[in-house]
Amino acid sequence: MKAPENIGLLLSLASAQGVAAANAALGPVDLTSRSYSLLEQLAGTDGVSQRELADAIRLDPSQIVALVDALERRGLAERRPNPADRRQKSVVITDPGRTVFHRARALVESSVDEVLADLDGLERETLRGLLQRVVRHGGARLENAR
Amino acid sequence: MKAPENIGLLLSLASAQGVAAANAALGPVDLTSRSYSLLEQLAGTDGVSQRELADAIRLDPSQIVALVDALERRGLAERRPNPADRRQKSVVITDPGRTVFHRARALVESSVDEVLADLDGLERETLRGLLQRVVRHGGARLENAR
DNA sequence: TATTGTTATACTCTATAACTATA
DNA sequence: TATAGTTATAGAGTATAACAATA
Repeated sequence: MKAPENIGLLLSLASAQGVAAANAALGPVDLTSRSYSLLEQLAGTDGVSQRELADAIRLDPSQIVALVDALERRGLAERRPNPADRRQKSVVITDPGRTVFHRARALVESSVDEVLADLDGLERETLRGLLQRVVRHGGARLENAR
Repeated sequence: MKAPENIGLLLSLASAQGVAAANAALGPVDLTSRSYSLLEQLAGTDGVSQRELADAIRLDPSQIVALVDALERRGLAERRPNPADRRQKSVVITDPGRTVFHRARALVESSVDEVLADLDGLERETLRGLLQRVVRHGGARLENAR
């Protein structure tokens, strides 16, 4: 099987492989690559607004609602009122949420290992760095467009 | 805007940016990143079965049907009987198809330029090479699973 | 007036199964 | 029995618009 030259196609194929592998790996903890990314964001802060979550994983705020709903229903996260700005809700990860996150992170890491099996550590860092620059550039363009 | 560390998320964000930019750029020729990839495959051969097209752009054969239908309706490609194996249809690009493809390719290339604006030529080649290895690995895994 | 979270809706993608005609 | 193309359908993901509460 010959890989395409078309870099746009390559990006979407690699992405699809990553998502599929992550979703398969996350089965045991009942998460998806989406809800995992959200939980990861929550694990890195204590209390974020849904708007900030939407910016962080580049999703429309309306799509965050259902994701937070699902985590909250399972007791993995909570919505708390934000006294400083009563329009906002501060989303926080719970202790059970943290436990699930640590297990999930191990699962995701081994799925990434699988997808990037042909790349060594240095190459993975190179890939990450290049992708970060692409994403940063795209994110900046979006901000300017507002 | 801070870019994530999570390499799976980075891949899907970069991919989404690429697809969105390509779709926007391809508006004038009424193609999508999908139908463009298909047309590109057709431009590179003279006569391919739909199964081969499905393998090339990693899509289910059932999804190829609608894409080829659309190209055929516009006179950009044709389905021809394959005398050697009458189950197969040989899909060929037409002359008008080739004209549209050349115009589309220029549009896609400038959209890629936009998305990868922060990477120089060498870095783009590095990115392409790394992604090809990821995709090749994933494709090989799928083949072994058959 | 603008922003946060929410609901609703329509549209595209994706995955799957089943059918036909050929091999 | 297996493969190529096709049809149908259900589910996931995406995009958009509108609304209430609050700033």
